[in-house]
Amino acid sequence: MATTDAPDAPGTPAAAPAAGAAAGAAERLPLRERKKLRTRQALIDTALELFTERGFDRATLDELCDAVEVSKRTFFRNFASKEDVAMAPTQDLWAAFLSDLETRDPGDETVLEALQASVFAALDGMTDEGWTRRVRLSRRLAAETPSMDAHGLHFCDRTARSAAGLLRHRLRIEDPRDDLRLRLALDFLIAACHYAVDTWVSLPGDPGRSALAAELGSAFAAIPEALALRAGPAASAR
Amino acid sequence: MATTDAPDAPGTPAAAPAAGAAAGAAERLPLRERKKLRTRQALIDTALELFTERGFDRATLDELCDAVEVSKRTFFRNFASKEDVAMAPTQDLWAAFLSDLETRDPGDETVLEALQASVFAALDGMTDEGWTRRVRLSRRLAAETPSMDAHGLHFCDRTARSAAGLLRHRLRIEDPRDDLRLRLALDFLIAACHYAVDTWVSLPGDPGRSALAAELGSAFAAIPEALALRAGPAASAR
DNA sequence: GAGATGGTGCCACTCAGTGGCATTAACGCA
DNA sequence: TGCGTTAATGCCACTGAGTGGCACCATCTC
Repeated sequence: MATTDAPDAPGTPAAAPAAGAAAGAAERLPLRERKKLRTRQALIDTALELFTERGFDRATLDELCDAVEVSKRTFFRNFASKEDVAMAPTQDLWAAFLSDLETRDPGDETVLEALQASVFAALDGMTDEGWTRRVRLSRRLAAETPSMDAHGLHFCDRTARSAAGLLRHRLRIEDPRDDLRLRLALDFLIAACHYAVDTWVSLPGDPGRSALAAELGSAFAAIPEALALRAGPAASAR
Repeated sequence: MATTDAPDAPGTPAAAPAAGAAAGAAERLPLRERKKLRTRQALIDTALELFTERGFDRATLDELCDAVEVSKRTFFRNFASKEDVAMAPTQDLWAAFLSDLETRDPGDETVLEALQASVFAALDGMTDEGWTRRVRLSRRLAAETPSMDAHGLHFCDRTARSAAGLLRHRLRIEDPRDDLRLRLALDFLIAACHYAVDTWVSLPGDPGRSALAAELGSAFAAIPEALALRAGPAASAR
């Protein structure tokens, strides 16, 4: 699964080796693979730059391919769509989330708590140099580009489905009502992540992963509070 | 706002007069408007039929326009995209939801409860003859067509944002933490609706609105339960 | 070295979506 | 009833995303 990557799945190539300089492991790959990863990373970086500068829809794939000196055909061997290339940084995080979830022991926590722990673990794994910068660019683009937003939402939904399928087996969930609860929990998690990232993206300066972790913490804490929110005169009363 | 519809907003024409034969009110419109509504409805019906029969991506807009005897240019004056036409039935429901939300008095309920009441009210308003059939076709298509699913998710997200903006003013929410809770509550609601509709769509036979209301009831009830879901040996324990 | 493998470039093609302009049908008013 | 206004439509040409096919060339294997 590491040497032979799926020939027809550009969405996320094999076990998405995060961004460019995961120096340790990546350098050991055969030359062919390294080259491929290099063009992939060049496409991501150049795309983020180009789209940010000129706007997602004003920039064409031909320009991007010209800049990276790659044919359009090659672009589509690496990414499923124009939106996909700009989404890559976020997708790395969710891939890590899923792989953490596979091995996590739920102990006697709530499922929701276990999910939150997996998100933090995934975030801890995003050690790549420019990752935060890339995610911030990517999310900013998504915020102003409907089609990117739509594709991002869809990706999150697919991820949630994968996670639900995974947990359904690991936790031996058979009662369909528990399955519904599980899927809702997943959706709650993703909603909270969404707002945490949104807030983090609009923070001034260049906040790092720890700032994102803090935002995630507040958002997770707000989940039970959201159920109790009232419309009374003192809105913040619980 | 009823006579002069926005010239450049094909997404949802004015106050989306639901589907075809809302006989009472629609017949009173000037001829021009009626014709426009008729072609709009013909496009929706034919699109659902065509897409269901041949698959969303195997069917082209040219075929659809040929069948309805309308130019492609006219199609895009009525709908924003190929996905949009197939989403129209669902959008009617959410438009009704928003308009109910505008006038609802939150009393001393929880915000989440008020939102659920608005969903039921909106559903009650979907009195149009073939509405359930159209929604079922539409959702089935979305389930098997990534781009439709993505657009649907995006539409729900935009609706949730509108609703949040609306309630933020009506409930005088100023504390950003309450705003976060509000937005989470909206997302919880939408997640629950999503699963309710999914279940309802895969019900055998031709279940009506009351069956959908029942599914919504169970899904809403599962929201607090989802927070407490545990991974213990007896998974259904709370 | 030679032969298999797989990534790449190039080319032609389909189809979604847009802009512009002439045409036609409905409306309002005399 | 006739006429000017308004707005929806049809037609046409065009951009740009995404695909299929095939030849080419670099890398890996022996």
